Amino acid sequence: MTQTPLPRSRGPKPTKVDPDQLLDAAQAVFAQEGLRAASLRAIARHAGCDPALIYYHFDSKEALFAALLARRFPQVLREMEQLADPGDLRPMAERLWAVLLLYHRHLKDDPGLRAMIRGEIVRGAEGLTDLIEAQIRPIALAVRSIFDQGIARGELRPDLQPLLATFFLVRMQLEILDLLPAILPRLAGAGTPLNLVSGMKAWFELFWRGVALDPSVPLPPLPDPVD
Amino acid sequence: MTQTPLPRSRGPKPTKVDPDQLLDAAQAVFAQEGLRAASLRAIARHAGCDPALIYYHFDSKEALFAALLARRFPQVLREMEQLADPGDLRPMAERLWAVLLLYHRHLKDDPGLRAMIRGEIVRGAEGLTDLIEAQIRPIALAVRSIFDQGIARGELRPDLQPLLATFFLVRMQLEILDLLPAILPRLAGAGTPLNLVSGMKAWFELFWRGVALDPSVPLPPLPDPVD
DNA sequence: CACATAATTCAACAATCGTTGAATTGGACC
DNA sequence: GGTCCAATTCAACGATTGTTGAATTATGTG
Repeated sequence: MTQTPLPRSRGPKPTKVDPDQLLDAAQAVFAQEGLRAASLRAIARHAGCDPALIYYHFDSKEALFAALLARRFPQVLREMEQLADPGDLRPMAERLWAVLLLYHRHLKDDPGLRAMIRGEIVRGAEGLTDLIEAQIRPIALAVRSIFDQGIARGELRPDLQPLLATFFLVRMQLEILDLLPAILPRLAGAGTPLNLVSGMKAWFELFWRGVALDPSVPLPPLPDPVD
Repeated sequence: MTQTPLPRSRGPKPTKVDPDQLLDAAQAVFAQEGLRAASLRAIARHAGCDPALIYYHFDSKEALFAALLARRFPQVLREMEQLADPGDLRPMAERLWAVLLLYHRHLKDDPGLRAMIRGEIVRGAEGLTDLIEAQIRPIALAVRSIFDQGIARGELRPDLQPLLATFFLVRMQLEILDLLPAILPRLAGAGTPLNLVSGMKAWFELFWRGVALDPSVPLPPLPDPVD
């Protein structure tokens, strides 16, 4: 019933399943089933407890999802704002590639989170949308400001629309995480060397040619995502 | 029970709700709710009949969805193969833009169809996946062959990976249809002129710079989608 | 030991879902 | 008018869902 469960200090019965473990289970089940299809019973089973316990720690299924967002996104925002620091004078290509690496690092193991965010945006409105927007909007604006800096520094095309560029860069990265490993092996032949990392690099090279003021300047080496 | 309902020739009781009307209703409800959330009762209500009638014309909810695919995709494939005709000697930019227009024309009013396809691919396996793959794969290969021709004719970068280029071009077009009108107004200020068509053009210009052998050649005028 | 209380379970509710078998309608043909 | 049969409805089944209130467990404190 209490949104933030009572502090466990001095409490009796030392909590067998704490809210964080419930969130882990929810994340795992949401990842496989999607928001709507994931049942609280499945989540509880995955956490090794009774479904009713979820209602002791969270108000509803929706609140459980909201808590899941709130656990992950603040750190993404913090790191993204660091990348968007105007004092960062590294070449634009390096910084934009870092954006993709950041998304990869935080979301690659979380298909459920990606699906829920996207799904709720598509469906639109419902209460969750506002919550998602509050988490996503500052992140998107941080990326946008990187493009603004790139235009001002003469590294990116001056006619670029920073918000659209943000949309393109980031959405495609999420599509790569979601679909590329699932769809490409079924379309390509057997021995094709198309994995996730090579897809990310191919995307970034294409994108960079599309936005750079002078695409003939060679890209810096793109470091692989660290597992 | 019969997948293709009996020929209505000489039949008694002149069919009040024929299968095509059911498909229309299904399409409308799927569009709003998504595959899993859309209920047969809602579809029946939308068609003005009893839920059980659906089972007279289709074997199951899954079969209803399959029929929905089968109604739309053959024509998309036919038109795409026409675009991919090696005898088509128009400039590559013109033909690739036509690919986007084709997607726009056939899928813009069908968010449910887009969501289902994408959702089933992400979730993977289940029977439906194979069916979707059978419909999508030939279309994707047709687009791919356009890229092959562009490379061979020296209009596109020779190091381009045609399958990845197909993935990027088409997936982003679908993302634009799905998300751009929903998300951009919430991120941008009020009076921003960011609509679907300008988003499509911005995407295509970026993409073209990314894939063209000589991006300095100006793009031909891009005709607006015809409503 | 007893008591208060946090953590957890149990059992059930009402709603909705996909699905099905039997019943009903109503026009076409004899 | 009677009969056949396609088209449609009715009523119900069993399963699953989110949710809740009461009961139970187990611990730290007096």
